[in-house]
Amino acid sequence: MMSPQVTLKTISKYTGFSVTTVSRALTGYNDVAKETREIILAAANKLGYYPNLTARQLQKQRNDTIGLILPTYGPRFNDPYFSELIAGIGNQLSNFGMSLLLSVQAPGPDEISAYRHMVEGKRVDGLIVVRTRNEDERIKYLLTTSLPFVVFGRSNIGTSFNFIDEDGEAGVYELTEYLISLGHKRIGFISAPFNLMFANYRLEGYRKALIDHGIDFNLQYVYEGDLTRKGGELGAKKLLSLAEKPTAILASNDLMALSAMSSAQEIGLTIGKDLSIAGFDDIPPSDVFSLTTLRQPIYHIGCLLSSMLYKLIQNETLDEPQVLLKPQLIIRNSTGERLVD
Amino acid sequence: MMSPQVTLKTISKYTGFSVTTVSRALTGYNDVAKETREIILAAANKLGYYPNLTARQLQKQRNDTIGLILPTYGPRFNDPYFSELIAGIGNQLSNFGMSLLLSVQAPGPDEISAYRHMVEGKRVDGLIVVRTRNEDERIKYLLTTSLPFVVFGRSNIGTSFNFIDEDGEAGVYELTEYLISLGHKRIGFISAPFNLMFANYRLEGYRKALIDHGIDFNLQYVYEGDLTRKGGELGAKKLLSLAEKPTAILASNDLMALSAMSSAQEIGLTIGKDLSIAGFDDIPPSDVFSLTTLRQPIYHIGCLLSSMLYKLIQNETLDEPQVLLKPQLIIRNSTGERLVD
DNA sequence: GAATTTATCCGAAACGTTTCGGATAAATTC
DNA sequence: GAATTTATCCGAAACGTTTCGGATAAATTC
Repeated sequence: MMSPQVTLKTISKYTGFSVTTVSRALTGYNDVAKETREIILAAANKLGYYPNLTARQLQKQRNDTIGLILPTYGPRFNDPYFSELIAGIGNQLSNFGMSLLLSVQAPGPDEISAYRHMVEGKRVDGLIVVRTRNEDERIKYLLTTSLPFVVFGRSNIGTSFNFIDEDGEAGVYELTEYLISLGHKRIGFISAPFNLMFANYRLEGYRKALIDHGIDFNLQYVYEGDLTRKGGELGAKKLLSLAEKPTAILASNDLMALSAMSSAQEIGLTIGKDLSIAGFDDIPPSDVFSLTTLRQPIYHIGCLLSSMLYKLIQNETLDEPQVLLKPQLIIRNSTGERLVD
Repeated sequence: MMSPQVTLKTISKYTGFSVTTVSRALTGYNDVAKETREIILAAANKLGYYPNLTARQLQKQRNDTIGLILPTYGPRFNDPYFSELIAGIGNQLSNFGMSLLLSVQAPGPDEISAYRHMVEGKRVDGLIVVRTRNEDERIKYLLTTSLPFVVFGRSNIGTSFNFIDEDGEAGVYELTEYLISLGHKRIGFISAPFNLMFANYRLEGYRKALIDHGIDFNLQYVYEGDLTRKGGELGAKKLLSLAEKPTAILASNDLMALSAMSSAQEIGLTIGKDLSIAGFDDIPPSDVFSLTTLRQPIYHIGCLLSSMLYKLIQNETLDEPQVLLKPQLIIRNSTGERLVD
């Protein structure tokens, strides 16, 4: 089936030089005569030689590969940005001549096995962890190994590690403050599931902004959504059925915000007038529907993650081992001055 | 840095049995005494042995890995479904104990190099090609190798190959016919870039449905969009500025449809009444905005691609080497009977 | 009880690289 | 012209597995 493999040995036999010399000629050592090198290069070219990467990896004890395990459930999971994150990671990686080994494994008992497989099977030189959770066991595990890794997101595990995260708290604080400046006092919040770290930071930004401006933080105005359309819809319905209805609603991601927007419209509210709505992510359709939101530079974060990890693998020290990026507030028409009540 | 590697040799020294016996005990050969096996297993356990996958790969000439190269440009590329596709591919793959090596490489001169790297560097047992183009050179290249591969999408290269594709033509045909049945006669079409294969199939479904129902196919009503918000907006503007305005607009993807929807609303049109709009993909926000569309089972397609490729790698023959899946028409409120004109 | 079978084990080679530590012959030095 | 340096090359070992083809001793057969 496979065309017969052309190896160093093939070239060695073909040219009469030893495998050592062929190897050294091909990898550019300077103890090979110019003429010899040319002969060998010509032969390699003619025979169609391409180094066997697996053999090289075994010998060099280096894979030039990093791992990423997507913590994802079945179809229709809510990660509008995994593609973009992967694009950032992958593009940057190829600048370093490295590749990405990707697995998909839903959180659960098999998840750590997937990590062990990559780490202890020595398949990767480093790992990227995404979507951090409370007491994140993946990070705890990796800390017990000596493998370099970087994390997208923070976790409350008591030990420090290298990470990049968006500053969800600062972002939502700014957004909430902006809504308050528009006159809003009753602001609803549709949160992400509380076991996800980012959910807490975003909620905290909201809470702090309220308090700092003398507004009570009232759990009645907080709904724990599931990041999907359904969550936004249920959240909006619940919040809008309160006796004292909110005049603005923040959602922890754009999909829920868009869905809340649509629900509110259905009961006759005009968005940006009767009710202000804002989200988080800036997914492409948000632009279309003029949703005020916070933009995370996901692609850029992917690039940064790769660069950090690459430095760690090269045994360089990071000058910034923990990076917090402030999301950018994008003001559009879904938010406006409080008019009602 | 790295904790000292525990290899078969370590266990061999520790237990006094040869490396051969240790290997055979660990991989379950039946020519090892039960007692011996137990001693070896206990030692492996105690020492924390995990087989070095790279070494195994080299020896077995098998990587248990397949490759996928994402043909993607910088940030904000328009592939709402790459995450979902990858989730499908990856989940299915892990059922087979295989992993996914992923690269990101924009179409262009370096793209084939990325393929050569995986193929000729013997890093993968098979490949998946996505987002097919006219005269797709990636497929042409892979056909010159003996490596198994499957393609998501078709291409006009004159040689047959294994693929799965959604039947865009049949889907759009059905959708167009549906619009015609609602009384629409002037139907605009916002297409994807013509160099992408799927663009042509979708356009063709539209064209055929018109012709079959005695409606002229008029290029004036076709706009070549870029799959982004901008494309939908420009398409809608152009089509709605025609002397004889369309009463319905089809877009080649949901993002352009949603954007067209928003543009039309801005100039005072009521969607589903004054103007019907439909898309293709069924991305999550489409549900929110009640967009009529065609749903592709992307996750399922990912699973199928993995299964097909796995069979090929096992040297089994495919009973269905070329699969065409009909997308499902999802009728929502963005389409309705022709009222105007 | 000799011949055969069976259970258990292992040495050596192989997968395709890289690299250490020379070896050899030519060139240079004094 | 002997001693030293330099240019060029290579054998062997190693990375950590798997597997071929036995070897040995015990068990079984007749």
